[in-house]
Amino acid sequence: MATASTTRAASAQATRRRLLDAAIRRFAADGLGTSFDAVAADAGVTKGALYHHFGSKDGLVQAVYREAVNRHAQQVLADSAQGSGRERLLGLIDASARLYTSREPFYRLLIALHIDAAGARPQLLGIAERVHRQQREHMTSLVRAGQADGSIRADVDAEAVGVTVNAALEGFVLVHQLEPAERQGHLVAQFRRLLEDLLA
Amino acid sequence: MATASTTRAASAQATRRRLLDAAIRRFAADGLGTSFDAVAADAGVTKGALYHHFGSKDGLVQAVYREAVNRHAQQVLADSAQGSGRERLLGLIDASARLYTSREPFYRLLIALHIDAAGARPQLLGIAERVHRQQREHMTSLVRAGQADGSIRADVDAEAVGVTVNAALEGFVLVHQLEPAERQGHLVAQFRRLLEDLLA
Amino acid sequence: MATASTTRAASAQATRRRLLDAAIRRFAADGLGTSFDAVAADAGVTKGALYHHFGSKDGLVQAVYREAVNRHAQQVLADSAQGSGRERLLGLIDASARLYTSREPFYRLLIALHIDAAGARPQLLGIAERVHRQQREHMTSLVRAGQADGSIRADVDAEAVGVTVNAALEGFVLVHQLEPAERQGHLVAQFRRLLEDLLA
Amino acid sequence: MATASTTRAASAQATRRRLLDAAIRRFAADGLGTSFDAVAADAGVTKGALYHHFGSKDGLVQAVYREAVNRHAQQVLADSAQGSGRERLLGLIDASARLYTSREPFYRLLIALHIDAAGARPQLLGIAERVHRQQREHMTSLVRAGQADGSIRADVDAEAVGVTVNAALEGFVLVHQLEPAERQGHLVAQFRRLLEDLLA
DNA sequence: ACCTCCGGGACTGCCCGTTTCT
DNA sequence: AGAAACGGGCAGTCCCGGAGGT
Repeated sequence: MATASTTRAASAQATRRRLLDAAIRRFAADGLGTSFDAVAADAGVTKGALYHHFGSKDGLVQAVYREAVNRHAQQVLADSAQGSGRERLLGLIDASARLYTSREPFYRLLIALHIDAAGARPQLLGIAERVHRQQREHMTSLVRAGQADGSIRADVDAEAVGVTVNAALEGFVLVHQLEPAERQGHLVAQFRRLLEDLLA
Repeated sequence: MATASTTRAASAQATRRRLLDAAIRRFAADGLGTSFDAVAADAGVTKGALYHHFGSKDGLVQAVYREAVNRHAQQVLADSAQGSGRERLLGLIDASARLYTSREPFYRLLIALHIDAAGARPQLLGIAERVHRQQREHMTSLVRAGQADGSIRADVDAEAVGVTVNAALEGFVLVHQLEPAERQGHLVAQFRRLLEDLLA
Repeated sequence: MATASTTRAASAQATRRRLLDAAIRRFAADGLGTSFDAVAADAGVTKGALYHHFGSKDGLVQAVYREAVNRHAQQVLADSAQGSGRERLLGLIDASARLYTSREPFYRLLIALHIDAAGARPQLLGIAERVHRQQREHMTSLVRAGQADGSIRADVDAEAVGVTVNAALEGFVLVHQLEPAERQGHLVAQFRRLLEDLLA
Repeated sequence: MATASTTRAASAQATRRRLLDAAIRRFAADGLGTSFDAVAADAGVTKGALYHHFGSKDGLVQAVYREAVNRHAQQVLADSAQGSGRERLLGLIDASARLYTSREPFYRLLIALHIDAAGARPQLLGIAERVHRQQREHMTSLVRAGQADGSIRADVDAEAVGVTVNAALEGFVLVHQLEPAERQGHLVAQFRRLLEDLLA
């Protein structure tokens, strides 16, 4: 009855989630080229299930992308939840920098997805644009909040700052992959100081 | 004599170059996944020649990476050849930004190679590290030159500036792929202004 | 029901059998180097099916080896099914000699597999050892049966005889490939006479 | 002049010999499938030289076969050089058994070549037949010598014995590859005893 | 509705034996 | 004798669909 159909649906959702988790883990570890079979095997089901839930490889990649950006967003939003607008903006920057430069496989995957969205996988472009717009708007709103509560000076263009910070932030992501670990604090510190000068 | 013994070697080099050019073109257009055969066909030879010159797909990718960074380096070096240290530094920044944000396939390829070097293709790491070190050192030397000729103020840490600029620059590369074209001038302009404030 | 549940599995088994038969035929005709595609084409399916059932070329070769030895065993066992222990032993010898020296492609394949098991294909060693042990034990048991029913004299070591006969038998296999056909009867006859003297 | 051309020819012969040695070593180690390049590299020359000397892969295999049988013949002939005809015959048997069952790579190669001659490489058949005929005739001649000097009884058919012994001998070769080492002495001992009974 | 089994094609990188030019 | 290029072929494997089972 209701129970039966709920149970079934729940188990299906569980399978879907296991597949998604497995895909993220595998993609993060071995790159987006990882085979369907490997992902399915990791999740303990067969390729058929994958195909059933995501339709195609591309469908899976898109679902992974959505899931990954959500995961990241939850992380950084938690770190910019309180304080003045200025504090929340800087908190978000610090959190982003820390996570992206963590060199964790998950973040390598996220970066690769961003890149592919702009290159080899146009199907991801829609997602990418939405994500980046939301991120920019969130930053801009933080700047505005800071200007409203007086923690950020009023004569800067809030949107311009949002855009710039967002860009520079993602910028560091790329280079950090190629820099020795001890340099990284240095880099972000430089950037943060410039920014504080700008906002004060 | 010299001609005779040179001829074969020269023709071999010509073939190698044609293969490299074809690979860059194909990789830029269709991604690094492009097949051996396609590249060889574009160059007008067979897979055998490709295998002869580069040994493996990976060998080809490495050669392409080396060639691509060299090509890029020549481009930007030409744009920072004259003027004061400050002018040369800013010239180099402008040239880099212009090229990377050109959205030309060649630069999408170069970016993808940088990413892969930090992720799925560890064989490229050696090349990547060397390239980035040279770039940083070149920037630092420009800052020092500027300090020597008085065009850059003396109380900044030349190396820190080199590192930061280099990082931010490559940073913009990533985001620009995902931003509408009209935003891009804006972004770089913001960054350039910050930098000029810093150096003046 | 039973039919339904059997259908899929049965058709898969049928495919597997067709592939195995085709592989034996091809391998016998063209050597173990025969391509995957050729085997699959002979069986009327694609490489996908082959890969699905046997995993790899090596898996196929192993399956072929197992199947071939089973096929041979059934042949010779039928020829040593009745009579005194002595008659059954000699019957088995005659059958083996006749089959191996038949120069039929199937037996050339079987010999090649035996050889490869001892050389270039160590993966087959396990199968080979099991097969040879079973064969030896079967022979030994026939000798013992003969000693029990009085058709073989009691003062010989049953196991030693089993081993020797088995060895000599397989030995003839090799040489017969290189001898003109009219010699072959001669050779086995010599051996058989020696053996009868030994057992009487 | 003469010296010059002799030197040249000598160095060519040296190259040929190095290639042959390398081929035997490689073939023995890795099977007949070993590539031209590997052999050439082992000999310190390029494929061109190999092709120059042997014309084709097949030519190389044939040359290897000839060289290998010669090498083996020299070994066993040395061990049957003195004594009565009977002693020389048994010496030859012992030497053959010892060498073939040595499991040395060289003998695995020799066996594989014999097999291929009867199967996948008909080009070797001519060589194989010649070799086996010579071997048989040599054995037969030893039997006749034994009959002449009284060490072998006169009422056996010399040729039949030669053929049988030769066959059984090569027979053991095959099985020995698949038997545990401690069995092997047993097997040959059984055979040798039967033979001595026959000849006495 | 969810999932498994079986199979289909297509493709790719690798490598190999050979010829040609010098 | 070497260096370069050729062209063919093969194993592996990948993504995907459809028939069936539960």
